Amino acid sequence: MTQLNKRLTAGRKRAVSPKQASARRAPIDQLLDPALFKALCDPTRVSLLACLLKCGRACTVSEVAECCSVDFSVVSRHLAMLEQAGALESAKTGRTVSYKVRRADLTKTLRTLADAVEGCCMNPNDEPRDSGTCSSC
Amino acid sequence: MTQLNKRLTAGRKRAVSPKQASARRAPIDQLLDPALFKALCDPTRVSLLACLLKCGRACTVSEVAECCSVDFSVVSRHLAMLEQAGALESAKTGRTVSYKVRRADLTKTLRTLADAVEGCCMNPNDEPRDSGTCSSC
DNA sequence: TGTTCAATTGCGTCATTATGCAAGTGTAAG
DNA sequence: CTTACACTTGCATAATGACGCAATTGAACA
Repeated sequence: MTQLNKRLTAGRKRAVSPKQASARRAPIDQLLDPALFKALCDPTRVSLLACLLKCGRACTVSEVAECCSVDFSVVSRHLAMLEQAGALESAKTGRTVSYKVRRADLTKTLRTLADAVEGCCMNPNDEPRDSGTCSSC
Repeated sequence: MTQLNKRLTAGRKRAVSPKQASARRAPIDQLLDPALFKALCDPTRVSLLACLLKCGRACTVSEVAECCSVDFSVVSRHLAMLEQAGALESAKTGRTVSYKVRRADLTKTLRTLADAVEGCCMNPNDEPRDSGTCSSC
């Protein structure tokens, strides 16, 4: 360790335990909410999302159902679940329902999460932080 | 639609079907791999990841196990799964194993995915793209 | 060599979830 | 009003996954 680093870390409590760290509330706790990941962890749902992304427009349930081999009702449920998770939005016209990707929101969510992961309790010298003075969290 | 937009979209095949779109290979197909999401969709695993993030250093399995109420063996399995998914890395010294977050890689993965979601088959006028000329995919 | 400790792995159980079929809901058209 | 269509929902089944306990591995130490 360099003299500079020694000076920077002087006076800190060292080696905060994971137990202490997890008791601390941080933005990452909200952003790592499993709800979106739960929606994206199923291969069928992911393929439906990719289909809608690549199609680049709003599509009806019937159209999307042609993209994969599962039952129509399963597609309907998956799309509803993706909407619930905030990845899609729907619009009903007559008896048809169209889904499209909430592109901007999804992008923002991912970027915000990336920022939080990058910055959470980050220490340029890779040293443990105090339990109370973590400025980035 | 403005005259300019009419000119820009002239000669395009319109309204590509989701079936056609999903047949097209795009970067988003690789980036939306469910493996990472599968690792992040469980509340216990997410809390372990958040714990390691907030702790800001490498932690042993025993230390992390103190953060949550599940069995030690469960924590061991969860950490191994997070490592397999690319979110953590481990280092063995003697009989203890330390895990820490692969912060840079995780951040990059999320940002790359965000970029792909944002740009995939994006059309400023929200019109469908050709099936063969999607420059951003 | 035998003991202790950290961690992993095997296995049974319980809960969750994905799926398909069938029935139901709501809207448009004849 | 009746029919046809797009979609949703109820329900049973099968697959997946989380969990705890116990046994095992592997390393340090007396």
